[in-house]
Amino acid sequence: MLDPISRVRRFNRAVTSAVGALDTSFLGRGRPLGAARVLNAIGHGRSDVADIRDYLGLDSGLMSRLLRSLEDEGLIETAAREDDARRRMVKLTRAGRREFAAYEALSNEQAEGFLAQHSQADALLAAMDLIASALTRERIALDEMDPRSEQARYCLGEYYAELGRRFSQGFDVSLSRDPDAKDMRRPRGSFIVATSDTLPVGCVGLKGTDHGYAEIKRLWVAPAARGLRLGRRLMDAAESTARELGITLLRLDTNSALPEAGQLYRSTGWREIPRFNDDPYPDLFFEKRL
Amino acid sequence: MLDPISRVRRFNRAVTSAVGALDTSFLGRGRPLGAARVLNAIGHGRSDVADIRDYLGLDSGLMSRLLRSLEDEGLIETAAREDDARRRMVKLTRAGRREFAAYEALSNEQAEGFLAQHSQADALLAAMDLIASALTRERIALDEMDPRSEQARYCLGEYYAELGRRFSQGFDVSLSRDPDAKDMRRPRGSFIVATSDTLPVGCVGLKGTDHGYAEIKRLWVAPAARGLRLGRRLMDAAESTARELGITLLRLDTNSALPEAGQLYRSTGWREIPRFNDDPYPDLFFEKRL
DNA sequence: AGATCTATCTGACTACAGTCAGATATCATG
DNA sequence: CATGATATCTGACTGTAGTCAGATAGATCT
Repeated sequence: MLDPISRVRRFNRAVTSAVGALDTSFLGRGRPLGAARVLNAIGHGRSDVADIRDYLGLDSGLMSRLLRSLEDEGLIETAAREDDARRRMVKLTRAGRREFAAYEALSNEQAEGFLAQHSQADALLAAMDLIASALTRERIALDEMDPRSEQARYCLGEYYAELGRRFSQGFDVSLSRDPDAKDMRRPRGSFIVATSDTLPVGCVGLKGTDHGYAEIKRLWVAPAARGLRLGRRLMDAAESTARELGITLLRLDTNSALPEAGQLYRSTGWREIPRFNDDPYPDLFFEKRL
Repeated sequence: MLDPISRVRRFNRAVTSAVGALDTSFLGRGRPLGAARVLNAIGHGRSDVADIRDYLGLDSGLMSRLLRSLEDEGLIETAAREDDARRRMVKLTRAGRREFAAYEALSNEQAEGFLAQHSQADALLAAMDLIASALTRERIALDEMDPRSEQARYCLGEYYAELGRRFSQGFDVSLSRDPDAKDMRRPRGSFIVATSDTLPVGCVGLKGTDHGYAEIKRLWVAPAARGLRLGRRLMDAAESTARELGITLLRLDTNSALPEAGQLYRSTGWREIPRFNDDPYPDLFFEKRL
């Protein structure tokens, strides 16, 4: 009853019955689950029929029939795509948006009810984030983004907060060399965010300089996504972007209070070099030739 | 994307697709899911037809057909119960045990595979325990047990380990007044274990003395089950057992390094009293008249 | 003993999910 | 412009889950 496998299986049992309850609640609106799922996929912004079919794993015949039934209910409208008349685009009608909103309300209510039952919601949410990230690990997407975008700023905020917790003397962004956003945008550099189903779970910056090298900055992995080798994926992505941009030498600084970072660098071909800047926080410096 | 409700919903999405995959894996053995579930329920020790029906939430007609199909396959045998010939008992045949073992192997493999993907399995398992406990909170059962039973000893071990972590000077059981097992057995006292679907998640001891009062000892709630008000439930159970045993005065000792315990006692009618023993660890003493 | 209750079983039925083959319209290519 | 590829749709079909109304046999109560 206490070995790891039993614990995973206990979790599976608990979650199976909870998910069943969640599914059946969607049946309260007099529509088969399949149709409800399609409606929700459309409401969440999917408009390409093939994309929805793929996302929900449906047969084309079944998909067609589900669309027809939603159309008959007056909830969706379909139209051939302009660039390819074989493909169809779907969108919600006014009634469809109302119906979608009702499903959203139902989901929100359920989530809220679950949280309300629990007096330590923070711990529960952290656990849920962790598990959701683990389950969707192969679906964590890395995307280049503007370092000023909402997702990027969220990641940076979490990163600074974590440094504040981990450095014994705290962390004050204004004392560190906060890189200029344009140094982390093409063509000088790049900023990459890892997203797991809407939640940003990591980032890394590639910052161009005028000294013959570029710097890796702001490597962060959310606590919920640790153990998934996401740091390595982010570094790989940053390095290949650097190669694309014709960069041949990379440098970075870090702090010995972040041992997992140092270990990552050492195990991926970086070698330690002497201090190359006067930032007060770092005490370890690395370099990698591409 | 970052508010609590979205996080719960993200978890739901992640888990829904994972559970789907888990279910379909059970279809690999050429048997509908319903029949597989019944077979597994029997394999896990359920033998009363009505009990299985209730557990799986099945209609009596459907249940009967599923049993028939398993019987036709030669996997189970049914017999009327001796004390009530309307009720039926089910058990696995030799072939049924083989088939059940195959399902078990499948489940174990899947759980193992999931863990193996993850490099920080401890954190993942802790998160799974937490969520499983939260989802099954209304199914946490409190049972009186012998303090020498496997479950009780597991709880006590965890309890001592936690004291070791929380007390700055550590914790050595041999220095504390380890209560005699027979003082926590009826009629002198009692020992209650909380179990959430096979996993012990809390305990409390009621220890009889010869000084006109009984003591509450070893109140412990597993980290995974905190926030579910289980401490309160355990204390309530211990107090009502005390009343049954004719005990009119309860005492307990605790330590200010466990603030949540002190808070629980204060909010449930206990009042602080002067030290009443010479145990080196406690520094807070309470009493409650029933 | 008769009336009533209970657990299981059987037959008849429905809804839903899903599969497959082929029809149709459109696109891409030589 | 013929050919093959592609996206969707339609019709015909299957298997599973699930419901409901009795039927049956055994328990329980008066």
